[in-house]
Amino acid sequence: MDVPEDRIKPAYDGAAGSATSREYEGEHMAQRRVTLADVARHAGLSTTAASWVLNEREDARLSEDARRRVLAAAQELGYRPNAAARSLRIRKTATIALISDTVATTRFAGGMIRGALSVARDREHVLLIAETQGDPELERHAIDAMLHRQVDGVVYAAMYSRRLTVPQRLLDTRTVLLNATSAHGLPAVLPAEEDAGYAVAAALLGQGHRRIAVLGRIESIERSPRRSLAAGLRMRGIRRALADRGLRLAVSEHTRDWEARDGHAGMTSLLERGSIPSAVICMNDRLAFGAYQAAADAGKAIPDDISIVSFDDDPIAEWLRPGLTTAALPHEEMGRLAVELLLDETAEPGTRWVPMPLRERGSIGQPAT
Amino acid sequence: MDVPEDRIKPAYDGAAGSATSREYEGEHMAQRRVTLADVARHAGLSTTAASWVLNEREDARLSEDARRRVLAAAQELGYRPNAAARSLRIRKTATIALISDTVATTRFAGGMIRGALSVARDREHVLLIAETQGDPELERHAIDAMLHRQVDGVVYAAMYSRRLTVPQRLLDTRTVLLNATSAHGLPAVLPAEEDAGYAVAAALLGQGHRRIAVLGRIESIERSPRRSLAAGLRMRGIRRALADRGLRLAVSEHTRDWEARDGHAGMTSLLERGSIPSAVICMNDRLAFGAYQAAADAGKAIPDDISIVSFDDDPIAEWLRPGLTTAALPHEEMGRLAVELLLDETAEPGTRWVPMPLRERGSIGQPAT
DNA sequence: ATCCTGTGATTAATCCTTTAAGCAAGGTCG
DNA sequence: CGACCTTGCTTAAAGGATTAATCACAGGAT
Repeated sequence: MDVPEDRIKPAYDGAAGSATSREYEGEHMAQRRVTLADVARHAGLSTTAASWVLNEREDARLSEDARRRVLAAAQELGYRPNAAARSLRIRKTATIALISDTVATTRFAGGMIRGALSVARDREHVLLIAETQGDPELERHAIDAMLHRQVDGVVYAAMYSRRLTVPQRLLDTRTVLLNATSAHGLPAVLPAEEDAGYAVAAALLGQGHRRIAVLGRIESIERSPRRSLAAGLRMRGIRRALADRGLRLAVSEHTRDWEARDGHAGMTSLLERGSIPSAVICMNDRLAFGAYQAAADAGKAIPDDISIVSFDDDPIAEWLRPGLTTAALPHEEMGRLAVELLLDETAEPGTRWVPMPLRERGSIGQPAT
Repeated sequence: MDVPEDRIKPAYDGAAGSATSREYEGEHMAQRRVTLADVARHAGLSTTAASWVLNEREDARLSEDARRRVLAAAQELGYRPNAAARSLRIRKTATIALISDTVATTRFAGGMIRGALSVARDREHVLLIAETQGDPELERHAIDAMLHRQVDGVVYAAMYSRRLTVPQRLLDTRTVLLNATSAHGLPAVLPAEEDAGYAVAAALLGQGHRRIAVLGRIESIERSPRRSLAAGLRMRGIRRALADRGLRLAVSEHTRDWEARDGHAGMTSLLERGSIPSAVICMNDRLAFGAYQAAADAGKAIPDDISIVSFDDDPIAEWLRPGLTTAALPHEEMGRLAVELLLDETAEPGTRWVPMPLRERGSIGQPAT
């Protein structure tokens, strides 16, 4: 391992690798890592004493002087505990696993990871990640790898919220579901989709809209919770908001899929109908994006001719002109909460619904008369 | 830190949690994990023998019968090695750290992680991740946490490619830079931005374009490699392609930042000039997105009135109409390569440039006459 | 009968921490 | 004065794997 000659010892760095102050012990060996025993020897105490000091055990009775000597020695030698030895002994690793189906294909994954990471960091834990890509074989492999390493807990995450079956082996470990539910009675974290549906519709109603359309893959909605929990819940919230005012959906425009092109097709067909709704609720931002395009093609102005609202808060929502008003998936908060639940031994089973804030931008206006 | 010949993946790894067949040993204690000693006892052999069998050591001379007994015992008891104990002894953890500045804010991060994950998995390693958010304090913390855990290596990643200073402590560990370079002579992985610049310009030239504009934060380009390496390199490639045909850039439109709104402003100003270029190279997809909007506002059709090319291959590139032709950042491949380099003991320092494939969609046409 | 060699195993040391148990000296209490 | 507690430490035993060193035995050569 070659080291450049311009090595400068950073001030904050206790000593790591700086052999300057280290005593040579006989042979001139390749830098052995500093162990607790080294620290103890340096401080003129037993390893037990050193361990007590460094772990700040209050029940241990040690002189203030001894305490200082140990601390000084550790500092000087640049001691860092060997995590493997420690875990072996105490049977904890301060490591948690985040196993998800997909991390890369959705742009939201990052938010969950970041939230999880931040809590993990605050609680002195680290995060191991693995991806199953929905493949049972890979999943088995990932779970194996994690359990071998005796992680203290597992966050089992789905990138699209849905109901899933938790592998048996995870049930023996502390597990929290992220963006998913199951029948196993585990703590779970989900976005408050139904409330968001209600809020989105309410925002429209509040502006005076009465002819409201929904654009999405309706066929699957309220049917297959294993594919997407979100769609059904959003829909239910929307219906409830309308019902509270004695209204019903004016139109449900069914799309084949959830992509921009589907939104384009759907919106085009909506605009070709006899009476155009004054507002359209798109079931996600990609559809909304396509809807924007279709509106432009048809010479309709947003929000003057037609209002649009949506769900997710994809980065493009901000780029669109006008900005897209949308209920944000609170991914970061969800990731955070999942790890908190995992680390909280007393957390009870059951689902936590994380609010989806409505990001108000310019796509909702008053209905054209 | 030399370690004997690389261990080979144990083949016994099947058993899973089939505790069903586990024998109770005396007390009815809370299920103790099965250890190697248990397996050995079950097979009527020493732990040494069991270890040899399970690790498939060829130099060990064991009878075929003993081998089978160990394997059977491991299988039956559902043995899985204790990673902590193993790491403690062999001084390897089969764990690699991915430390990045940001994982969540860019939608590309996922690709890198996924690539890293996939080769880590193939090589029987797991991935620890940490995020510094550019904060030196958090960075120190993250590096500490990783080194405590004696990771076998660190992938130090930047989410926007640039030149950075590697913390001293990392230089004592095996480190590979991902999407970054440094002056430390470490192996590094970067996208082949200059080639991409060349390819993008060449694609335009090939269609007959001669009046070509560039849209981007030109001020920073070729100046501050710490902010963005990409911009300067892309620019150089573009210039070279033009020079090869004896041409120069028709216009350089400077934007204030890299966002969609900047692209919109820049494109608008471009279109207001006296002689409009026949093609515009946007320095990234967000700018291109804004440029699309501006073109639409100005009543210019893409690609009939004006062609647009770009860099990155953001998901929106596909959603736009027409699809945006753009040079893709090969994030997944980069992540993959970084881990490969990390795990390849013999990998030499120096930068690996990963090709950026040009995704041809519909935004390049022939120049209007 | 003795020495040597190859085979098929075992014993014991080691990796580094944590922690239960014990010990020596000095002070307190009855 | 002896029993007993505190204080401030130390010793030694885990914890579960890998591995250097050793051993018992059978068979062949001398």
